[in-house]
Amino acid sequence: MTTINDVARLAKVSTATVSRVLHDTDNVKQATRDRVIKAIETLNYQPNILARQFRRSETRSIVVVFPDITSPFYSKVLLGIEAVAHRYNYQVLLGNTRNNPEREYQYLDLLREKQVDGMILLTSRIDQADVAEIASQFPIVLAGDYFEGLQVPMVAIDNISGARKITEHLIKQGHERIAFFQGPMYRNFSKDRWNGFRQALASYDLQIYENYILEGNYTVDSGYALTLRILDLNPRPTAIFASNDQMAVGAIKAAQDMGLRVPEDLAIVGFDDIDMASICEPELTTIAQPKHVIGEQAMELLYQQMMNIPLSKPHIILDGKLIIRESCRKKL
Amino acid sequence: MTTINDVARLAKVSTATVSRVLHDTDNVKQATRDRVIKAIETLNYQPNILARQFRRSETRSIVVVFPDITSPFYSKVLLGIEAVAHRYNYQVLLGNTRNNPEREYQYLDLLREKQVDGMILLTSRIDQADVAEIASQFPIVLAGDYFEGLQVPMVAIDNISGARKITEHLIKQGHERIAFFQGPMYRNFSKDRWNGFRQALASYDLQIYENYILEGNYTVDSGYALTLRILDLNPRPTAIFASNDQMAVGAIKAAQDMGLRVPEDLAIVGFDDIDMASICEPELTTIAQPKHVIGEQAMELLYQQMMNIPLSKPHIILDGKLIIRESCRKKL
DNA sequence: TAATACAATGTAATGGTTTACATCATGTTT
DNA sequence: AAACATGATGTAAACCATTACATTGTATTA
Repeated sequence: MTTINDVARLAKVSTATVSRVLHDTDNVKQATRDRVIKAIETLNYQPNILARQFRRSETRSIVVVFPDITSPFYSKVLLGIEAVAHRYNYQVLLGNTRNNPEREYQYLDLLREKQVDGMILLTSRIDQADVAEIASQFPIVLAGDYFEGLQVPMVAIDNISGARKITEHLIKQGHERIAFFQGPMYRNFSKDRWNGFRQALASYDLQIYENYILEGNYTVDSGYALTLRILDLNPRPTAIFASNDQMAVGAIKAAQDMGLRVPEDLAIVGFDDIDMASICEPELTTIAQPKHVIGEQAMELLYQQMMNIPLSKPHIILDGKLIIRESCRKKL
Repeated sequence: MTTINDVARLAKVSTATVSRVLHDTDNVKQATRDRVIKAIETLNYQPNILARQFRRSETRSIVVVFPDITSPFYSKVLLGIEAVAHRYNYQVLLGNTRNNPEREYQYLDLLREKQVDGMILLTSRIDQADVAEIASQFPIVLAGDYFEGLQVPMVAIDNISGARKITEHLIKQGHERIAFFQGPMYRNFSKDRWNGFRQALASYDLQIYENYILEGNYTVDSGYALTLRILDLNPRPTAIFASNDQMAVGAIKAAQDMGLRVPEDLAIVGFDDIDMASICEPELTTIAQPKHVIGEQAMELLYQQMMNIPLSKPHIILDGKLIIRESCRKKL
């Protein structure tokens, strides 16, 4: 392996000067610079990145922690993160947890061990105090989800108002008996969507039917299963608000399998606006999250922290947009 | 920062002994070991991973290169890779190329610079000679796709026979005028699927209609667009074989938008068996790729290379399974 | 021309771990 | 009891780039 010493020797300069040429810092006389560059090329020198990382104690890589890479929501956010990371010359480490909190702790260790310079959490199941503690020492950003009452920088949409908006849309279509498929409550945004739903009903003086409220796990299958259960009830709801699109898609499928027409017999709405929402039949009315932008902004926030730039706006709340499609038409 | 020196001093041993305790190599007397462990705990010592990586010149991380993380196919393979990598204690670096060959070259550099110990290519657009050259120096595995005539270790299904199988299925249903949506030919598996299709037609003495052969780019949108074009032809094909499920889903949507029933008026089949294939309406007949297994095996092959274990079987060909669903029923 | 500023380059310490080799201690064999 | 084997531990070099500080060279100013 050729080292910076070999280059220095060949170019008849010190290693310091080679390093200066390499990094374009300080002044180096043009003639010297040329000689060094020539030597680098002659020897086909590649700086040893590991030595550099060690010396500088920075890795120029970050880790993104999320429960499931195959999720259409998380993978889109990841894409946004990756775009900005690449622009800033950072590598992105995959932090797939398979929804296992223990795995999350392992990724926190990467930060402690300085194996990564920063971390983006797309959601968290671990103790918030632990996160807060590590966030006080290392660059961390929360994206898509948030922590209640913590200072950790974050970017997300306003889930409460999104859920309120889409519920109001259902109500305005004439629906009064609305089922709600909630997600696991260890996700904070699950609570928000639930609260938005309740607020909307309350503001229209509508009743919440306890047996219309079911908990799923954000998968298509769970949406399917919950729908079968809800259709057994008497009276049936006339609409379903599923807390995410995957459950909504499962709901559509279940309804159709039971011989119901969507939206005529049962209106269904979702949340997130994943690709499938505009592909399924009927297309899904939903709240669009700006997934790519969430990722981009999260990475920007992280970058600022890593560069020690004070955050002008540590909490970014984006807008969730109501997308009206065909899965919920006016009820006559 | 506490270092191994601090621990050694406190435990009244040499750094070598601390290192030995840390790695469980060599013999260390129990009493000494206990003292060292105590010191580590007292000082809350964390080894400096960057120093270790530098010294050992290994990073225990690999990079996975693929065009698009949001693709339901690639993300599933990635999941398989990640599972095994985690078991072997490797970190996985994201190598999203956005289908840009230049980005691919950048990831090759990671290997040269020893920033990663190995690389899995889920597909490649760059010069095969370049890959072969680097594969002769560094651990590389190709997964899902392959290189013609190269020795690079790989794992994939037999795309030719998969395509043949599903085409024969269409033929047995009575279809003779079959359209084929091919993918970009810079993917080797695209060629294979095309060849499998042709072989099946040939073995049944069926004609290939040039104007039924169109090239898409594996997206839903392209499947949609191609279908609109194909339905303008006279005579129309009675079936479409789309080279992947996403295009097939787009085809279904286009056909339905044009007022056609699938499969009665137009049969449609795909390839890959992504989740959406069993969710869309009608559900899609397709060739199932064992995506997770492909990823697992690829990582196993890579691991063996990184450990310098000679590969017993450098080329793994798995089976693609015909999954018969509703998108292609018997033509009367 | 002497004094001063700054440009250009060099010297050498530094970062923390691993490991080849050396040394010492203890136990076993004849 | 001497000779030898092996277990336990220590010493110090090596890995390679970066950078604070020192030194030399060159240009500018009064």
